[in-house]
Amino acid sequence: MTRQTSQRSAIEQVIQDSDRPMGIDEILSKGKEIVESLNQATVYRNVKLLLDCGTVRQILHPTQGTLYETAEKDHHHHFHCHGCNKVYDVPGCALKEDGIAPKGFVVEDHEVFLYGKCPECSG
Amino acid sequence: MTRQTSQRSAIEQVIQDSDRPMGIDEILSKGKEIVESLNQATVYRNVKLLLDCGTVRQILHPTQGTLYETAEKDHHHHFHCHGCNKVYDVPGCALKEDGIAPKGFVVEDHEVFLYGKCPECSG
DNA sequence: GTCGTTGCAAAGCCTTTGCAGGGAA
DNA sequence: TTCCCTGCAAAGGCTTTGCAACGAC
Repeated sequence: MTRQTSQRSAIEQVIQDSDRPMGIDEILSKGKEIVESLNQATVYRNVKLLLDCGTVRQILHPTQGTLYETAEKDHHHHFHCHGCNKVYDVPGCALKEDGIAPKGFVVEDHEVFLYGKCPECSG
Repeated sequence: MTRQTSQRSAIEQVIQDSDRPMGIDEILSKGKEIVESLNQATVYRNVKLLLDCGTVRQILHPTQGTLYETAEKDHHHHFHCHGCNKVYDVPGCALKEDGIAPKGFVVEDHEVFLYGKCPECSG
């Protein structure tokens, strides 16, 4: 059985409230504003639990490492800016679902990463 | 100036000859078949050089870590099988390029990951 | 009172780096 | 000969894990 601790609630809240993917450090520092004693290992452990139960999704960023975001948002893509290195959420889906993969492959899910310059960096 | 060593050639050859992304360990062990003394640090150093000059592309796999493949192939997507955890190359591109990103964002490149079951694992 | 959770520190990966010897040009 | 490259080992990050104390139920 899982128990509802103040640390666990804080971590869940921080992830739910964010509008973009966050790294462990960011979750930790935001979480500490709620529960001061919050520990990094606790963040890792709880994020892993949330991943396993499908509440949270993992994004592997080429330079920022592993980021996490709630899985409860609508399907969307991610945009990595080469200039400022930030990750933005991009609403909607631009993938043609039909005949994507060769015969025999069953596509259950997909992820799209866009790379380029964000409005601030392209000017 | 860069010098052409037997180690460097071996690493380049191993990456060029593969039909799917490989991890450092795999590049190392295949490379050792060509140059027995090949060292892991040398693989890391040369792969990084190849990344910087754009010859090689990096793929971040959720469970296998960082994989590398030649950038000289035609544009294609990757398919991660949940069953056997292998990565397959998927030819072609199923992304609609127009109006993918919000106004102001300049899309320079993109990557598509498909997840599901490969023919062997979906049976 | 149980037993899942936490904080802390140590241990484990993967990757990078310092250094001295070796080899390409 | 020059100085880039390699092998080795140590050091760095990020993540996981062991353990005793803590706290939800």
